[in-house]
Amino acid sequence: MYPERPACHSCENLNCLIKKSISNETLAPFLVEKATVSFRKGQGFIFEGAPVHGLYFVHSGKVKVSKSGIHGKEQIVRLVGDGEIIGHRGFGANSFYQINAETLSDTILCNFSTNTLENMLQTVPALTYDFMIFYADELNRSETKVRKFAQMTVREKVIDALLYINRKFGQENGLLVVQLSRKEIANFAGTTEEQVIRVISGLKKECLLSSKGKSIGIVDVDELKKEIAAHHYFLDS
Amino acid sequence: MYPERPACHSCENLNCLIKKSISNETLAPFLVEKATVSFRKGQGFIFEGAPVHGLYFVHSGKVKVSKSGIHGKEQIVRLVGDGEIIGHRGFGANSFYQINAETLSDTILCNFSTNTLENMLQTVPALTYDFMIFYADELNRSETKVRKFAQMTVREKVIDALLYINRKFGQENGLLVVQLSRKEIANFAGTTEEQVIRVISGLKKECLLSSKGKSIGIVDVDELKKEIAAHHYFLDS
DNA sequence: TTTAAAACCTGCGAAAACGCAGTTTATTTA
DNA sequence: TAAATAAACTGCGTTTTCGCAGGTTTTAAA
Repeated sequence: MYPERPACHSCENLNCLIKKSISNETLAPFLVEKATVSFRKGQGFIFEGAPVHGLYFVHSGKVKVSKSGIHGKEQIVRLVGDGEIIGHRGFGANSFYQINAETLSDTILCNFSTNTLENMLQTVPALTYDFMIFYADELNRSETKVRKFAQMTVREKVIDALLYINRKFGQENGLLVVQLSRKEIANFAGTTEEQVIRVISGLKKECLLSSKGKSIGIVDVDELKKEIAAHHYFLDS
Repeated sequence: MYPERPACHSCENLNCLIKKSISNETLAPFLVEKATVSFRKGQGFIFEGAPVHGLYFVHSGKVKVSKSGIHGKEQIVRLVGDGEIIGHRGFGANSFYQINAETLSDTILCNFSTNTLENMLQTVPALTYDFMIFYADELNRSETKVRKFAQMTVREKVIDALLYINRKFGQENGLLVVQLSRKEIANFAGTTEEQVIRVISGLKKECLLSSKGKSIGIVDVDELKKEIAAHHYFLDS
């Protein structure tokens, strides 16, 4: 049973940028402006092109963020877990979201309106600094991903995607916690469903992956990493 | 003849984040800490994996920013012109650059050390806010680029690259101002030199491009844009 | 102006990736 | 439990992209 509006001071998401600045008392007045919403698995709550209504933090749950491309084909941009941010540019001059967001599990979200957020950022410089660092890091990751897309083979991209899912949400009982469909993995890795299926089948035969039903398990993370080691210079992403 | 250290208050780069905050007097003490360096065309000055020595602004000139990938193949990440920033994360906890930077023309750079920069950001919240917006925008662009790489054909990626170069530095006498080699265009578009050559040859036959020597001219920008229009939803990048 | 080097171009076979169509397996619903 | 639906899988022909090899043109240097 979750409270209607989880209070920040009792929140366990230590990586949350708000939580990090919680000791700063100038932040307090804004926290009461926070809205909390909860969604069941599979619900969309941010839509590309829709007017912004602020920025979301994941209180608890899992979310996929995507951009819609040609022929409606989605490109999954990243996966988001507890404490993380969704909806860059839910502030500033931008009026419309540039991404879609959809829950991968039952999820509780904290929402700050554009207005509240801007007031917070203008009042609490330390928070703004943390946001800046966050975006700068994300930018690094994204640029690394651009390079990967340009230079990796399909097999490598699929392995990279699986390792990312594992880094993000981990495994339980030897199986990845989130069940992305082969199609979704393809939309993240930048290839097609069939190719993902072929690569995964191959990896299972090589005993690098296991599976139970549609769920996938990574048997040997290090061994998989070796395959794409040449592409990792200074950063996991 | 450029002065040894171009003064910010007389600088014409109105898009420069420092310049934007110049009226803020708390900024003044830091400006004298600025270092100025100039490089001839073709010189590298930031190297992936090297220790950070702050952040650069382009006072005047043109720079390409890249990441080195597998087999030393470079992935050009973006082109940078007057007033723009080079070297994200020349602040914060990061100790090593994650990119390479090389001049495409004779270039004068303004440099703030990590230390100075952090002091500036901590002292001038408005500046930090501008930085944050800048990174958030760049992140949007980069994520759009990820999608393009995943979904565009080679022809489309080359066209997109040419339009980008045009947006960034424009044309003179009907020819693009910066002369990137076919190889460099390939390293930006995410394909090979030969493919770029084939696409450009084709576009010349279709009278969408012109050329004089190795220089390329875009005859009809709108016509080229039409070819990739399906991929542009809400943003040029 | 001649020479050398670099950049550009082209043809062609090879490899990789794609995508349809049909099958099997898993999951959900009645 | 059975039926229906969705997801996963596989084979195979097609398309796209790649990359070598050998040429030409352009640019830079002697």
